[in-house]
Amino acid sequence: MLGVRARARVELTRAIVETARRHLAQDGPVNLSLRAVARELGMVSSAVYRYVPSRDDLLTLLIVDAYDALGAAAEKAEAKVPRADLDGRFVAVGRAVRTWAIEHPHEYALIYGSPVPGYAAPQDTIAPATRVPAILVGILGDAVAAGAYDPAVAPEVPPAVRRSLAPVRAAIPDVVPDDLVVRGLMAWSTLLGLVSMEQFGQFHNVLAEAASQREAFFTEALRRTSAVTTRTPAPRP
Amino acid sequence: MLGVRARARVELTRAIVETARRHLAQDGPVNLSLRAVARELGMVSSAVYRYVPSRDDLLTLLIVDAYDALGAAAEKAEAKVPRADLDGRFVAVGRAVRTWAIEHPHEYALIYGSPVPGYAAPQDTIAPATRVPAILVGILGDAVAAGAYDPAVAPEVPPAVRRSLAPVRAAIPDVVPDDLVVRGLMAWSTLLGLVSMEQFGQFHNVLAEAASQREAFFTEALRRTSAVTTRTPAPRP
DNA sequence: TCTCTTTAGAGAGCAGTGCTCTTGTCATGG
DNA sequence: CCATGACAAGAGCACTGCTCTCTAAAGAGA
Repeated sequence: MLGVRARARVELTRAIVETARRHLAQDGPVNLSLRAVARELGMVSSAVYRYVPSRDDLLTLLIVDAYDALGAAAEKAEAKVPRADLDGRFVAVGRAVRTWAIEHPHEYALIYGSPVPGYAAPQDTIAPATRVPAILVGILGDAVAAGAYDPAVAPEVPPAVRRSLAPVRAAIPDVVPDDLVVRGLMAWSTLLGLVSMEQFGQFHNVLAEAASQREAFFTEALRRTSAVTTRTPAPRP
Repeated sequence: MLGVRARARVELTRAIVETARRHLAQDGPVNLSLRAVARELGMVSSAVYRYVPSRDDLLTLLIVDAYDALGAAAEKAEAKVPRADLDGRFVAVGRAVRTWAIEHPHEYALIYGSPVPGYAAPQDTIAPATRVPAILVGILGDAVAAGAYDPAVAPEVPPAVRRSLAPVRAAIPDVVPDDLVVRGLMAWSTLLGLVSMEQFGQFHNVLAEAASQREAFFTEALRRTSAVTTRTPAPRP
């Protein structure tokens, strides 16, 4: 049984994070001020430290929230596509990521931009960070299961590259061969690269600014990426 | 003829930027303090404002410097590869970008990470920013010239996508078809995506941390990217 | 029910930031 | 030679993260 004090505590912590999220969305991670959050909540800055150890910890909470929100958006979009449509599922995930990034630019910058806190990503963030990649791993597995990707003709990956994949292999079913893991990582990099470049202004004077054209380009790029990822004809040099 | 005062002015401006660059390299863009720079130069903070309008303008100068340094590194690396070796040239550029990013993490974050100033990229930065992409455009052109990519069998790009390419088309020779432009943009996105993910810690618990293995994976990814970019057999869904 | 400990909040304060304004000093151009 | 302009310095404003001390209230044990 939680006493009045304990209930007030979780409630206030929630309110602090909630207010901080709004400030983050408006002013960006750099301008997130603990004092401003306290001010809006009608308390003095030192009182906030009873609930949040430091500004960086507050940012960490927001990072976790952002990863979760993005993961949820991607999962929801992917669930709407028939499981047999591998390309459709990948494109749906990619578009969901991009749409979420456009709607939450500062949150996106917080998780996929340059790390603003003391460089070390806390342990709490790695689990929610895997949510979107997990969807992609699912697609890879289904590509093998459905026969779109035939592991029998999968090219061998150079030993040094194989060794580099060791950590991620632990999270991917063995039926997915190393070659497909490499392709998946490349697809994920392309996806984040495209979104980040657009989000961080790297496409100015490169792509037309109109939303419809941006979307057309992005969708085309996603389709092509999916085509060279889940299909067997191997892109080997 | 420049008087004593004018000479001292350019000299001091250079010293300020130089000191700021060192601070940036050590502490990152967020922690770049105009006061600290002034302190190291033995002057008071208000004096610096005679030479630099604001902290953001100082950062802009550093952005231009960073783009130039990266561009120079990439150009140097690409120049060492025989021009007929298209894949080799692309891989060389990619590796140069990655190496430079590893050696100058904060500078890399400054130009390709989340924009830290008031979001608007000043006009001065767009020219130096095109240096590396210009190399890639050269490779695309040579792929057509050498016949590795045959424009005759190039697939048509959907009209909406074609329209989205309008701005960048102005900087790319007409012999490079739209399809190849899309491929080039995707390759550039993949390259920056890979480097940014590694740089911003997105590959923790994904790829092995050892430098040699990271490099093996990266080179493999670059080779594959080049293979699906400059060769004609089209990756069409 | 009455202490006694824990906890929440307030306020002051420290060290730091970007930036502005005033004040005195010197080099430069007429 | 002298007035004008650039320049450096200092004080000051408003802000930041964070720490400390102090008071008041809530929780737990006798």
